[in-house]
Amino acid sequence: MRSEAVSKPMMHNNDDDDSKPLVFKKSFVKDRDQSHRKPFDMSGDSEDDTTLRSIISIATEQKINGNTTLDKPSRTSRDDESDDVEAPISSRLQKKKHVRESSGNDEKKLLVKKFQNGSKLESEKPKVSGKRLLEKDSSADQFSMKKHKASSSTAKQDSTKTENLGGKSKAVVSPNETDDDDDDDDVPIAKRIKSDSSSNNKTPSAKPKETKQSSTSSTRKPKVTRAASPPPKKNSKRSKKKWTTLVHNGVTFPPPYQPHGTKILYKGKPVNLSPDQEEVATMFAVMREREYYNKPLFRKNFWNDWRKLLGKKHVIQKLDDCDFTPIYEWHLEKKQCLPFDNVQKNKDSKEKKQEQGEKYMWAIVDGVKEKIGNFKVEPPGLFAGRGEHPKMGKFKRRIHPHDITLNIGKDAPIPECPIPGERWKEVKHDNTVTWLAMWNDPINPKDCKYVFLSPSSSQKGHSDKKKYEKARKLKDHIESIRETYTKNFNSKDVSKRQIAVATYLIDKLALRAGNGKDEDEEADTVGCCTLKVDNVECIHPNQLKFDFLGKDSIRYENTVEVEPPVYKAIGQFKAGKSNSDDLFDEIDSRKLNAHLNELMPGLTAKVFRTYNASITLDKTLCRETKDGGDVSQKKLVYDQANKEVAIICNHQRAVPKSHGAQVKKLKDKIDELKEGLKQLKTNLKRAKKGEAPLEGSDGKKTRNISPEAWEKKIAQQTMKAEKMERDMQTKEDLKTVALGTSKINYMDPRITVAWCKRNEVPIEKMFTKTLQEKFTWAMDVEPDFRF
DNA sequence: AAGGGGACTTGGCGTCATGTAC
DNA sequence: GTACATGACGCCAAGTCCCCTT
Repeated sequence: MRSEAVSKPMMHNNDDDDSKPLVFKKSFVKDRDQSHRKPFDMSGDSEDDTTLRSIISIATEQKINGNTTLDKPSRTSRDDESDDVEAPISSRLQKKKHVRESSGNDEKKLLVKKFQNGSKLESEKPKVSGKRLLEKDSSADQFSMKKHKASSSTAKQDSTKTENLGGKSKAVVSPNETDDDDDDDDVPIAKRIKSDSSSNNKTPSAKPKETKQSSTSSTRKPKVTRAASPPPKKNSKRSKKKWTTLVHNGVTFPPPYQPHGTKILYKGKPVNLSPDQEEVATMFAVMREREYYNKPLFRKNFWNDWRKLLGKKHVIQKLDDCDFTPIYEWHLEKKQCLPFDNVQKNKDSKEKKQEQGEKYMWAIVDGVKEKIGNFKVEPPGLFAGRGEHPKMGKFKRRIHPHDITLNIGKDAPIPECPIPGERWKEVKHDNTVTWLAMWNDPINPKDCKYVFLSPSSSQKGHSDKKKYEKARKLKDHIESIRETYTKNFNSKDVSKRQIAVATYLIDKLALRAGNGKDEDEEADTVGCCTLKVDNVECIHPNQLKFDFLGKDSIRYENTVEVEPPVYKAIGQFKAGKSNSDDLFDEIDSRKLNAHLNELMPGLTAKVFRTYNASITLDKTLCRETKDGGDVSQKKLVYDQANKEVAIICNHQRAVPKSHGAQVKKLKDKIDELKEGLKQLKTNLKRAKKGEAPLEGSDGKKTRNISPEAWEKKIAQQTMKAEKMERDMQTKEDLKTVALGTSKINYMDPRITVAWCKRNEVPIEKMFTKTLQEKFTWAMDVEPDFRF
């Protein structure tokens, strides 16, 4: 079942077409769920026209832009542009003066103490946006990356404090600023840590660790890695210091399993199960409505694991003879009951839970309170991989404290293990990494699961910003990179030619790099470097048809016209191979990235996705936004641009369950309106002739009004119907397109913020609360910012 | 130079919360 | 106030890319 993906060949001028990936008619179909996923239809003529037009005009703009970038000051090759270079320096300097200290000891002591006690720090300070402490009055002027101190009283006083370390007196800035450059390197890390720890040692809350730990387990202690961190490697990115002090309370665990005692039927007879067996049976039973439930592989893997729990001699010998209905019904009932009688109870328990979670939700990183992303360890369950995952249905066992490695400041108190009698696997103090806790994935023990700070943290914000700065840097190199690969399309060296063509595809189609994968352990998906011969079809004279499963088993289906040398090269790469052979047999993502790194330091394949997404948004917005118009019209322009980006990146979603019903509803309403219009028009005619209006369909008498009044009514109705039709069209357009992913990961938020400022659109119309928090660093961008 | 492991970003989906129409 | 639609967000899977080892 393959959807139509025949695209109109697009004639594009190579020289001009350097700003945007080739996006042609693309069928958006998920392979794994084709039954209800219809092709994403861009075939509406108007749609095609827009796309065509937009590409042409973007291409034109790109030329202009190519020039405008020249007026940027030239930069050193160092990473130093990542700090607000785009904003007027004068405006920044003042803000930066308000830097974060690292010597406000009294304050820190207080903070850690309160934190350990689980008291809510917010209570000390007016709360903004629920969690982060922002000073309303002054913060607007502050350095965008800066977070406010978790404790308020001294924040202002220490704002210009300097630190004297290693004989050097310098303003101490947040780690976000320091770890970008190598300033830290002048001061031995050990020295810095020492200096910090000496202050922390006095922290009243830093109780003796032994006491803390032994409170739950008297003799055994977790392995505590006392070494500051792995031996720091010179010039190694990974060895860069990510924090100086780190305090947190560890992680929480899901509650133990509560047996419900409902019995499944085996060959019609109830069967007793132990709590362990019942727990896993319940996981399976409640999945009845999911697609997985009937997949043979899912059932096979489940049965394998469940059977281990049942034991070979158990009365249950065959999964197909089991009837899980009683448990399923018990589950439904439980779910249904909740909203009715337990509204209040539910609320209460929720609040209670939140309060308990509060303690674990925050970390203090270099004296700043930051939200943690996922402090709850994953509950046990049945593994649900994406696509045809070989491990689907396997039982994912419960995670215990002895699976968990904590990473925490050397001088922070070691969090108490929340489960009495158990202990952490290990406690590390590695400040070259950002994770707070880690465990091995039970499904794939080689894999690790991490607890990180939330996206709203300055740590994450900082790396986010760096990512976009790197993508912006690509602007300055893209021309020569394109020249290079174009030249190499004809290289006699096959490797070189493959690198050139692969780079071209990554640039033009925003493909992912495509790392090698373990065939037995993972679903069979590919990226650029791992494309198979039969994923690309050559269509004479110079079109390529791509059809493969990408990340998350999302199907990528696209037919594009390419330059003749690329067409020829692909033909050569395919020649003499079988369908399942690698198209690019000479290269892999490492080689490709090594090559890219030579063209621009730090350049990797994924930067092209960021670059293409952001530049497309920027250009489309600038081109399409008209002066005037209300906010909702502006938003429509934005959403269209967003959609364009999502299509470039192939961000799809399943058609919403109720989509059909909703469209039908809208259609019915439109029909109704049209029917009403007919009647209105009749009445208008009658009114003009001086006749009384006809009776309404409900038999009621209709008020006699003037022809002008009828006309007004008709105009109103028509508008309403047109709006509904537009809504329906939008709904249909977007039914398989996921806008969120590109907004969260690919489009430089400064483009959006600047656009909002220029067009007087409130930022909350474009970014949810969470996104605004994630993008704090982008909020004070100048209105004239261009990507 | 190749492979493995570690750390971090990206991604779709389900569920819960909130908004809106009636 | 209720029912439904929509949007937000948490969850956790699945990528990318880097460093280290062999």
